[in-house]
Amino acid sequence: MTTIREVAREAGVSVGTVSNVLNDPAIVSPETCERVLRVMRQRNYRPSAIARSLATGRTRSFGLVVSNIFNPFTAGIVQGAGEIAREAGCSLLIACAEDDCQDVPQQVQVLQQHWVDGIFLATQPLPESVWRELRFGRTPVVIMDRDQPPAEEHASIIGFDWFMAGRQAARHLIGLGHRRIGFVGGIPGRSSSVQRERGFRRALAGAGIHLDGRWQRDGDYSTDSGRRCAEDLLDQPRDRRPTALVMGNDMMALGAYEAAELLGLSVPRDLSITGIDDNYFVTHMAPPLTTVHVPTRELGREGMRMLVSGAAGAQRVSLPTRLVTRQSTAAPSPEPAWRDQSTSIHSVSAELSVPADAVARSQGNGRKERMTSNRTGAVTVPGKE
Amino acid sequence: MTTIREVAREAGVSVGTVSNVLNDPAIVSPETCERVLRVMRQRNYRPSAIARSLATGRTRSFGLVVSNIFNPFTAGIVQGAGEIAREAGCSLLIACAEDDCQDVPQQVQVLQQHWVDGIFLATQPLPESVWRELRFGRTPVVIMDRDQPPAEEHASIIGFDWFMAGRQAARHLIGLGHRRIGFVGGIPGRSSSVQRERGFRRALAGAGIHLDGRWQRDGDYSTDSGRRCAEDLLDQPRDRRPTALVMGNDMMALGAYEAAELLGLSVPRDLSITGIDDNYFVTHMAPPLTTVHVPTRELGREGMRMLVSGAAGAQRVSLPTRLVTRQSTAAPSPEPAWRDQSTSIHSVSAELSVPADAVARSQGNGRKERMTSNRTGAVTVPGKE
DNA sequence: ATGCTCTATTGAACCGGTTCAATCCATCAG
DNA sequence: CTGATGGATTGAACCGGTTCAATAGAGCAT
Repeated sequence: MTTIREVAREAGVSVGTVSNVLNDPAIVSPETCERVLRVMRQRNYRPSAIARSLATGRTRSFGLVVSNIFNPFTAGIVQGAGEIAREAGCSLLIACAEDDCQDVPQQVQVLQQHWVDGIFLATQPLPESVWRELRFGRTPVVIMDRDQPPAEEHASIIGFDWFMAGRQAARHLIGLGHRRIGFVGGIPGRSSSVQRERGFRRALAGAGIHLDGRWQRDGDYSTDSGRRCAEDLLDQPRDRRPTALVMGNDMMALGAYEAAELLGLSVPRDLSITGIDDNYFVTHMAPPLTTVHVPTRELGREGMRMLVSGAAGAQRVSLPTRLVTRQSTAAPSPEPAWRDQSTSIHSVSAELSVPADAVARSQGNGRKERMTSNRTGAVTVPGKE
Repeated sequence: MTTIREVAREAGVSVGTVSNVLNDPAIVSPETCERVLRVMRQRNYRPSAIARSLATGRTRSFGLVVSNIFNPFTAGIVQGAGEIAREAGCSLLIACAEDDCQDVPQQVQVLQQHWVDGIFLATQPLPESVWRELRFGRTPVVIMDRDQPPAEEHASIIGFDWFMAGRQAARHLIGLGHRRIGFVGGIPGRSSSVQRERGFRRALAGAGIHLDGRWQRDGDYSTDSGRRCAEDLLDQPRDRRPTALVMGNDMMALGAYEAAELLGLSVPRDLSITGIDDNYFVTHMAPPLTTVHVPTRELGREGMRMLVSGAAGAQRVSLPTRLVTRQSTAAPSPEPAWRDQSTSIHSVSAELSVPADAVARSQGNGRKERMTSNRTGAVTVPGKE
């Protein structure tokens, strides 16, 4: 490998001058500069990032710790972070931690030994014991989806507005005329689950719809749990059964499809279903799933932006989500004639204890949303919410 | 950041001794060793990987270049490569190239400036122009799925046995009794596509089945292309229509499902379908897809093993694939009674020009395969093939 | 001719490790 | 007592860059 000293000797200048050609050509005379560059080209000289880092104390590289690279969620973040790193001329060290995150402290330590200029932690939520073990020292850090700001001063928090996601899904269904809406949450206690549920409840409360605890279940974000919970919710006489389900994520929505099929319900005729995440496979589900898009790539970009710009530190960023309407949701089909709601103005069935004006109000909300069509043919509600 | 000199001063020894404690504690007296270690712990000393690399000329880090991180295929490789790197105590620099791979040479150059000890190229096939631009110098390289070994001496090739994949899918269908088998290939001319098709043809030829060009189409690995090609193949009178389709990958198999539904065909009753890849979503398809498992994680592991062991160089490794039987394939349903094949010993319909003994032979093959059930409940044929 | 300014260039210290020849010291053989 | 042996330790060179005070030299005013 050609070194700076060889170039200097061959070009008949000092190493300092060669260094200047690399870092600040303007202060070098044009002839000298040209001569040095020629030698560099000729000898195929590549300055060593290692040596430069040692000298400057900065590496222009960043660490990204993830726990499950198979997750499209994670992939989006990696993609986005990589884009910004590249744009900034920085490199990205990606550390894949074990699923249980036990080795995250060690991964962080390795990254620190490489003198990364910052660390982006985008793993599953860390167990408290692991969390306590972490020492960031002076390294700037951006952490995804953590509730509490860590003690360290240099850490920023970035996450999604899961409250908004839950609310968007519920509002959409309310806008379509649904009143009996079931909810299947993710892992209980985890902040992202709690927020989704709160958003859901807020939407229902806002529409004056009474929340029936019997229509709520806790899953674990897996397809299986989604199927089980959905079956459980749907296995009731028609007039007491939810006409729509808000599932905590797309995988569980997939489970809900399976449950519907098992019970002989047609989606969306007998049952509307929404998910959260907008995974790439949802357009291939039958019917394509109405879901809440979660901008993972944007999170990767934004988080990395905070690091490369040196702005990381005690910030808190929450990214908005966006409803994507496809074919798994529709207006509820009319009840049997003797208690048909669809044509009556006295439409509130007693067992739901919904105030009469709530219907009008929520339908009004629904109509206010401007519908647009994007290039994939999906109908989306603009994300301001 | 604590440096080695501070530790040395505080422990009252020379830097050389501290270095020895780090690299070869055996040659240091136990008392000195203990004293130095105590200071290290106390001052939270972390040796700099940067400085070490500069001194030794080796970084114990490797570069992995990928082009589409969203692809589960890629994710598997990243996962596997990361595992081996970690086991070897090495770190992994992941570079995400643009989709068109135009920037791969630049990514490689950046990795080289970081003095990576080796590079793993796991991108889409590179355009010839890009390929010519690449200069690896003395860096050991492992390249995925490239036909020709590059001029560089230090390069190894690793890939999948796509021929085997195509043959396994076809043999499975033949074993079930199918004779009219359609094939939808991937991007024409690309080696992986060509091999799949060759494997498919070989299986048919081996069973004495005449290959009808009308039952073959070229897709581009996308779901859409799969749907179009399948529709095209299936839109024929029942007795001239394939009873089974070998789709070039899982995404196109998804398209074939859509085509079947459009045409009112039930899978697997009216039509058997196989894929290739074994993507994670295939178990959720309705019905779950029979497909050929492609061990991407194993490829990542094997490729990285070649690099960390220093064995990279002029090797060529091809990994075997494995059929995973699920519910999208079944024996063909009997033809209408007036030309029913299922009970007759003279079962070969003339227009297929299949020698009579071919049926018996291929069914025999099918029976010889020992079926086992793995823990996910999928039935697999052991991979020796 | 002298002094001053300004630009281009130099040369050495420095970053934080590794490596190895040299040295020190204790032990042991002759 | 001398010399040899060998284990523990030292100290300096080195890796390939950056940085900056010092310097050389050109141009200009006095």
